[in-house]
Amino acid sequence: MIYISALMQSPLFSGIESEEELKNLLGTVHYQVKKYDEGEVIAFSGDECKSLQVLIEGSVRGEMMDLNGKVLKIEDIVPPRPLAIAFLFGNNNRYPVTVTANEPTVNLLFPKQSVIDLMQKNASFLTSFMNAVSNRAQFISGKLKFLSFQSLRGKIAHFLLELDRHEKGVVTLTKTQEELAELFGVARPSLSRALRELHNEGTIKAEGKSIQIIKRVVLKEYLGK
Amino acid sequence: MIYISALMQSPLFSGIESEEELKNLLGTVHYQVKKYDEGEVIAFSGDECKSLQVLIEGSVRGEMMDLNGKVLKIEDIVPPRPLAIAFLFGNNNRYPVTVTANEPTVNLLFPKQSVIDLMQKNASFLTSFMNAVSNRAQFISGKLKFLSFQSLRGKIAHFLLELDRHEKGVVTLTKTQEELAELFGVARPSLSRALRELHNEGTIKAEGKSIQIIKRVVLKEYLGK
DNA sequence: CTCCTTTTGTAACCTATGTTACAAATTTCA
DNA sequence: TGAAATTTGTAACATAGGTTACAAAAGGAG
Repeated sequence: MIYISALMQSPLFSGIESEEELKNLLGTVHYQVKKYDEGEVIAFSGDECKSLQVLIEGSVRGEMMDLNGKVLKIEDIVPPRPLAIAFLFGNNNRYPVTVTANEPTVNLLFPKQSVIDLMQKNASFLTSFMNAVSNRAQFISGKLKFLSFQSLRGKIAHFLLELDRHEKGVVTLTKTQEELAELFGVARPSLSRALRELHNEGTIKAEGKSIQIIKRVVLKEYLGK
Repeated sequence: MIYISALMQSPLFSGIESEEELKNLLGTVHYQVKKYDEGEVIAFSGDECKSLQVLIEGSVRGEMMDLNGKVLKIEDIVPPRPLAIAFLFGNNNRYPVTVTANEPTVNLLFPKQSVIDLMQKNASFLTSFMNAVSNRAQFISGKLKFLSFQSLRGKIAHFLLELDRHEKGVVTLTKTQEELAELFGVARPSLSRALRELHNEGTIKAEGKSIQIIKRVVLKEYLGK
């Protein structure tokens, strides 16, 4: 039961006091362990969402794609997060994104009925679940705001300032430009160009993966633009 | 108790069998009636969401706005829908949109604790609530897809085909171009131009508020573009 | 019916971002 | 360490959509 300790870390089970209690609770419902290889698709966008999957090991990504194959990366998901938790209930319970394993991945799969059972048996799981669903709505809502308002410079500013919350002045990118561009929903050369321009204007100092924020004020002005 | 019959229509209370039962249930929790004038702001984007508001009468709109005042209309809300139901719980429970009354509006306000009480006292309310929150997440997710993928033509195609689900071939717009443009997140003249172009190309026949779909196939090709 | 307001059509011009293509730099890994 | 693969920089050009401005048309109120 290697996954018990992983589950204990999950906000979904945060109200559970001990591993013992969790084991007992899980003992009362059906669930199974699923493994995926790197690159394997866990769910296609549009698939019906019949069970709750909780990531235990590995990592996955969620991407929206349109009919022409253009991709918008929504997020990376790492343990012990649940997948598509806001799409298990409701009237259109289909995956909004295609979920793909970034690496060998293990997750626990709870059929919808098991989730209902868990909610009925354990009030704290219920509230955790409600919070988790709400959090997802809030995340998506933020994403919507981010994507629909900001110019590319705005997105870059948002991203950099977020990464540099503690105002150290230097951030190190962990993603490639290609990945960032996908996250921003723009073409890669456009991102590259925008970074170059910001650099040339002296707002940032971009050297490879390391970006120094020179004029924070200017950057802040781009927020919401 | 004029609002009882309104509440009975709400999916939130769909599990309640009779008005009698609903009255009894409501009798056990705190709530209040609130009235708003036309144009009055019910909640500003960013305000903390401390209670569940259920629209009883009138209508409101939810709009996101950025720092420069650019507005993206998210939706109109009419009775008996709840407001911001996905933002009552979770870690960032703030209104994602500014909610404004379109006309004189009445709603019921249930403090968060009352909602919790209702959920505990009535299992069907609980599941309805969970479904409602999930539905909101799904709505926002759809909005995200719509806004982040489609070109203006794609949005128009999506919109027209949606309005003409039954393939009558002719749809009548109930919104002004200004409103539509806001919904699509584009400038009004851009929308006007795009409609004109589609008209000139013979894909649609636009005459004032009436739009006839001439080449459905062509329109469908724009979906997802 | 007529004046006023709102909505729509349209044009000229601007700008941000996309597209394509290729070379330079960097990373990976055999 | 060296070859192959990936990532980045950059340029030329294309295009969708934004901005501004104004006139025509439509809708309402008196």
